[in-house]
Amino acid sequence: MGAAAAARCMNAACGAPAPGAGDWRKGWPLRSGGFAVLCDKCGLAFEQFVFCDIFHQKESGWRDCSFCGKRLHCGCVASKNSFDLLDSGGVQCANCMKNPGAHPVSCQVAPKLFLPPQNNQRLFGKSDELLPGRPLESPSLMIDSRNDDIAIIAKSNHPFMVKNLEIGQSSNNLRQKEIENGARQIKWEQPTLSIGDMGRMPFLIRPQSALESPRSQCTRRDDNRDPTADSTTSESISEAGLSMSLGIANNGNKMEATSTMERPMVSPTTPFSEGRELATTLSPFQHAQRARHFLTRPSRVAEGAAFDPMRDGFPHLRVARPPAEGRGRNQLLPRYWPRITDQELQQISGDSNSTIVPLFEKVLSASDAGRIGRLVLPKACAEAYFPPISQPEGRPLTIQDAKGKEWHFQFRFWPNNNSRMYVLEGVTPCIQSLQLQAGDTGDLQLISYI
DNA sequence: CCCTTGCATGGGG
DNA sequence: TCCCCATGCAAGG
Repeated sequence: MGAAAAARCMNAACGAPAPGAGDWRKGWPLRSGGFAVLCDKCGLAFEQFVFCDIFHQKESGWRDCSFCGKRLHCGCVASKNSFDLLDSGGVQCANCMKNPGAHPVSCQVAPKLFLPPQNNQRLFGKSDELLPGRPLESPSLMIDSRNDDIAIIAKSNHPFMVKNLEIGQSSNNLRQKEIENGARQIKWEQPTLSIGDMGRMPFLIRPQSALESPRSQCTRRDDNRDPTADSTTSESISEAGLSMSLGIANNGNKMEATSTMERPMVSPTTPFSEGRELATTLSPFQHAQRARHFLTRPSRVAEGAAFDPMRDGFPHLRVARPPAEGRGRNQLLPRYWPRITDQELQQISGDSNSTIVPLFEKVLSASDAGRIGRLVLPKACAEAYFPPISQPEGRPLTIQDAKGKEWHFQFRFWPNNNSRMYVLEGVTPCIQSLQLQAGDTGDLQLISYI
């Protein structure tokens, strides 16, 4: 959309009616081409590099220019071109960019890379404090799988939840490292579900029976019943460990699911020790894709995908992520794309060596959060990330919190018009415990650990 | 009656 | 037009 087509000043903090013809001012470049149209006041502020000083004072992402010390906002589209990221770390304001003779201010940037671990923890804690719009105001329940386990872990705004990240190494870097080590196979194990206490509401999940085997055609439309595949077959191991979580984000109540890929991962050429190789359902290419999605972020054109928060260096922004590759062929609708922020991922990953890969989110419907205790799972998500089930009865999951309290879910489906409708039954205790309500901005996410 | 369970329906993407 | 899925609803306990 060209700038002149805007109905209102595109400064979200202003929103004044569209300037008259010839009165608008050119703002930041739009991804779609053209430029943002701003009212005279906002446009002038933008031109004079004081836009963020006026409108984003309370936003996160403020840093100091490494050369002149000027305070720079580095967390919005308006400021995107007003600074530069330095190879050595830190940022450089526009003025200093024009003045190559400027010398960096000492003690501004690099030291952060060499903080001792405890300071690094504080750094992450600090980053939360600097992000008033992002804190997790309520705990969330996550199912997390690591070391053959599936666990639900709680996340909250615990300020020092992110621990043990290598110094100067972001979770992105961890992902990069893992992916550089080669694609990994993801498999369903007989998981021990556990929940780590990372906040006020810790949870764990533990399936009670052997996982059912994956089927190469798990999305077959006439597949409501498949007597050839049941939990007693030898195919019991070969799916992605996954987890799911219930929780509340800053933008409302939230239900999330995560899966984690253990580290180190199995070599893609290593056959599974038992059962059919996962390649029948999830090719090594898909595994690679699964991981690669996290790094390269294929171009997004869907809703809310303004830019890549990681690529652009704004890990705190809540932007829909293309989900990791599931085993099904169903394309996940953008509405289910996870919007968890990288910082939240860091919080969730906690002190583990795992990297969490968000898979999907779901807004809770009235019936999801109602008293019936059934939560409808998006079919594509269920078939891509949940353990395959061949019988409508599905399989049970036991959820347990860090204090030993267990919750029981039943993952099952209903035959529906030659298709399936996947549900989680028995979610009421979790819903109530997390105070989730109908109409909340609830999300359901699956997150994989790499 | 109330609750649970399983399926049907239909709006909407 | 297809089909997903939010919700309705009837049967059974």
